Amino acid sequence: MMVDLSSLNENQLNAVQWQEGPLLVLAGPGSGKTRVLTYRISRMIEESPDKHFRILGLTFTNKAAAEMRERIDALVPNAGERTLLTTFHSFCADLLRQHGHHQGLRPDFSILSQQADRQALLDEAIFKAGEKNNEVFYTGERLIPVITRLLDYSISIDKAETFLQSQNIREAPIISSFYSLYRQLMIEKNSLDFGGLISEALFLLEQKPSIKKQVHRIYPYICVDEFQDTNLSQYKILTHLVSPVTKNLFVVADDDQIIYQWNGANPERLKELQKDFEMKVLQLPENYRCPPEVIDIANKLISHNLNRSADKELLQANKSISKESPIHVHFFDEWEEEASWVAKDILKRHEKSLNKCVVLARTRRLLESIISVFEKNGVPSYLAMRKDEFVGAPMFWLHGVLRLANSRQDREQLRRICKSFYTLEGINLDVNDIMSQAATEDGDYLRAWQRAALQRSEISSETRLFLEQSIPKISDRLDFWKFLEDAFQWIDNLPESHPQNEEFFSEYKEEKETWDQLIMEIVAQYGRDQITLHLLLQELDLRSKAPKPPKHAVPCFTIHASKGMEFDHVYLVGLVEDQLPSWAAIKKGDDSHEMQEERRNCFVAITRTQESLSISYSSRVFGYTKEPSRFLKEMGLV
DNA sequence: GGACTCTCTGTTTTT
DNA sequence: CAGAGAGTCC
Repeated sequence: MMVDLSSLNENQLNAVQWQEGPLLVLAGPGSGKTRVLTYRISRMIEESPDKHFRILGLTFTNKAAAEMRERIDALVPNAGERTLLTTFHSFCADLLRQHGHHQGLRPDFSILSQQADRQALLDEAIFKAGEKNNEVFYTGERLIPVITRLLDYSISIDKAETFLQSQNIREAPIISSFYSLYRQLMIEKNSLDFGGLISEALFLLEQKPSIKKQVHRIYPYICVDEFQDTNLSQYKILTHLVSPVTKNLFVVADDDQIIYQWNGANPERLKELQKDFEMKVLQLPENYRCPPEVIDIANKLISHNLNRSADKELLQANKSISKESPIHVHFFDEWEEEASWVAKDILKRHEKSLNKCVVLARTRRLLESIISVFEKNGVPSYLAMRKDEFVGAPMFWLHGVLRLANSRQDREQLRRICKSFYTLEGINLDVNDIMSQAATEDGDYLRAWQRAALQRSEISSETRLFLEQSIPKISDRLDFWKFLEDAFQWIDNLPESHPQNEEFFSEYKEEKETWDQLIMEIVAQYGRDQITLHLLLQELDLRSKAPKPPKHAVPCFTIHASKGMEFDHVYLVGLVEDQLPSWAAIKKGDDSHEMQEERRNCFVAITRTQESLSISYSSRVFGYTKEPSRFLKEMGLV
């Protein structure tokens, strides 16, 4: 046997050897949960070389899915043929591309990954809903959160009104009509937002039992990572995917790390899961990440949360106690002093390994302030930023062309390629002209755009050649790999004399690197030959385009963004009332769900620590007097 | 136009 | 809680 189980502790081993039936693994921070998951999957595949069943592993983030794939591939080469390790959203998108025609979706549907696109669609729905509401002015921008919530709870259209009323939302009837139109428009326009992917897939599984049975046959074993983060829609999907006969569901979760309640996660869901599937529970309390002193304060802190799983075991430290205390607590008069102390301490103690440190705070605002103080002190640092689109002209143009090739009448993509082509080539093409040109011919905006560009005499000979030879590769034959190759060559040879040269170039270089990385991941997941244009676009839309972090710089993360990560040296800043816990949680009351979630936030923050933990707070923050956080007392630190 | 009070809204983010 | 924006008064 190639998978070596000898390094596992008893609880891990029991989980890895679990074969049939439902199991919940309650795994604390740093307990090796990913290891358990990957070892079990590897073991099952290795033990059944003559079988053909596949194992489905679902995660929330691409990062987690990629990590599982990598680790399993290292244990069992060719495991890819017997596993599907992917995100909920990607899985649902695949399902809908295969079977979405039942709901009027074509397989080339696009994904509304941008807030602005969703808002525009909702605005359209509001407009369509008509003239009758003249008293209140509704906008997509304001209403998108409610629509998102309806989708996250997969509320059917006929139940939306009752649901909204139960949530004390005014104008429930009108908003539910917007919701209905919004969902209709998504189908009509052949494009789905993230919530739409899940809820339409759910609808499909509910309506077509044959599809459900097919999934049961192909994937008799299902695993879920970080189950505590599931929202209701995702949970409902899961209940359909798991065969009711075998109930082979293997779930890893930690109810002490639920920090996305405001996003649809819910501690009750874990209890519901245990009941629905009559699950056995196995705990992994051993922690291999943190110093024992940190484990001690983490246990003290979390014991103040009363609604936890009954008989959840305390975390057990496995590292040895060091001579010097790994925990430092610092108090300041002013937030600015706190920030500059952190900067100086990092320089003093860890100058050589800035990327082994992390600054954690409850809000971005504190982190932004930290970053500016770090700058003054000459400490390189960066804020984790989300990025869901390429913004530089070359990648913006390229992505736009691919999307337009996938959906030939997409006005927005045409607008984008016109705009970015102007930046690239200095040639201004009019969107409306092209659209009316297209209308007189085959209605294909991409071809019409190419013709319009070629008619311009100012166009450089290199660009002319590229457009003549390469656009047909994608517009006629859909050979997008060849087209991409040509396109990158064209971009790389754009004249050196380009106006915004330096910045333009470094941005392009960074985005190209991200692009290459994403393509590599997508190819690793699906195999180059299996990738169609709409699959490629789907996966691009479902992935972040954030560049990889600088090496010699201190990462500054919100606690939320740090979940699942670990760092040698953790600096948790701003531990004051109104920050952690947040003012909103305090308003809800000492024993509210919100306050318990704030406590879990603090728990997650301190359990990122591998070596040292520094906690700091000030009596004045942004000019306002603040009390020390109640969590300091609960951890026994003051 | 400036000082004042009021009301409303907002934090955390992956896909 | 705290910041923004609207409205009021002089």
